[in-house]
Amino acid sequence: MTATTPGTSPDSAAAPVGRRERKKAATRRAIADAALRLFLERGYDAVGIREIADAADVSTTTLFKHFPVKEALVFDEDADQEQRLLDAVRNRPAGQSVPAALRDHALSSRLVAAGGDDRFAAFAELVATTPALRDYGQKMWLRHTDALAEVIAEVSGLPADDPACRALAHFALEAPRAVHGHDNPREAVTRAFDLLEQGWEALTGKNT
Amino acid sequence: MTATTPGTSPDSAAAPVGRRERKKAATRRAIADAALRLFLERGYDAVGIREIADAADVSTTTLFKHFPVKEALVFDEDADQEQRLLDAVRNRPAGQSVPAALRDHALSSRLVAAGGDDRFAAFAELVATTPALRDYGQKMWLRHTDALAEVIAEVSGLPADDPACRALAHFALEAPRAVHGHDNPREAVTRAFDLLEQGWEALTGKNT
DNA sequence: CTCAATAAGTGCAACAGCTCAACTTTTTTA
DNA sequence: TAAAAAAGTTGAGCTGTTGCACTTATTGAG
Repeated sequence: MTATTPGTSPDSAAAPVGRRERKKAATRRAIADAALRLFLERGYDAVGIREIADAADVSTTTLFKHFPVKEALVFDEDADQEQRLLDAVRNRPAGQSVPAALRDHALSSRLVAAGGDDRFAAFAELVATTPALRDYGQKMWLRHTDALAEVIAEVSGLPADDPACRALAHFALEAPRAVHGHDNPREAVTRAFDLLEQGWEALTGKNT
Repeated sequence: MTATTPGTSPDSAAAPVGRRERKKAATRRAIADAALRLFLERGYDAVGIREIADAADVSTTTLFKHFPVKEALVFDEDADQEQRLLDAVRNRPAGQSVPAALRDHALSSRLVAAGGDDRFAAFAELVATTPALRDYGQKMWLRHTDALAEVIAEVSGLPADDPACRALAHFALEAPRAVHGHDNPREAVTRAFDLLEQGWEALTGKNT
């Protein structure tokens, strides 16, 4: 879940550094673009590393210097997805609970699809239909557990090492996966978050 | 988490079937035993498939006919761990909530360790210190999500396709992992389940 | 401006996990 | 007793991934 736009990525707030780093970034993008194109054309498992390297005109060694594993070619990491996640909790509307903020964030960022960006839809389907990619995506997503748990402790006033914070963080990040397979994913996710919200309210005494 | 005793497995309620299946089981155990011995001696990553096959005096092809992937050599599946899980929910003490039953089950079956079976301790450490094994174990454990969700729906009277059932099942199975790393795991797990219990109580209206 | 230090990239060989295609042996079924 | 099915074997081979030794290109310091 959550990766940069397929193809040419939006060069966000990239420091306009030396010529060296620019070349490096160019190579990186050449590889990622070639990979994504091939994956979309013929499927993830049907495309080999050597083939991608050839298409990008680099050696496999170089490829692995940019991407540690094959799956990473698809999840061309978005540097500030974690920041957005934490912001969603910190800057939530007044009176909204933490779980509710996390629910809204999940609903708006994932499987929103509606927008109709064609390339993005194809990308989402690729991930959804390839087990290796789903697993890897979820693993990457869970990397934010610690940071999220910390912010939750912050805004809720609980001690930073209260296991309840980590639990809520983990469960919230797992929520989409937990209800996977339901028709109407939005409703399912909402219901999963209801469980967390009610529990959290009881644990923290109804405040925030 | 949760696998048979290391080494010779307890041949539970094995149907005393034909000579063929006995030989098959013997081969299987020879492989699993050789693998576990080598893993404990030198570490999971330091032992290759070919080496295990040699030690058990079979070909690698044969090995993979018994165990689909390398990790499965360690998790020599316990057939009725799912049954015990479901029973813990179905036959819980009168007046106990579903999440509480799941908590008790988690606390008693996992990391109980205290008993002091030496071989089991070494086995547990092997799993705990090898990321590939931890991940695989969790994945296997999550396989019970569907069955558990069904039982939860049953005993709580909710519609079988209510996403809340799947959510509770998934979260409960993830709970140990969610609070991983805390000193005093029992307390941490308990707190994670508190969150679920309070939420569940609110969703189901305090009954069961 | 030159020169060494550093980082990016190359080519190739090799390993580890895993699969495939044929073929043999044993057991079961008919 | 013949034939079908299951288990095993061999051996080659594919794919992801790493290590090693080596070539450039960029850069920063003197």
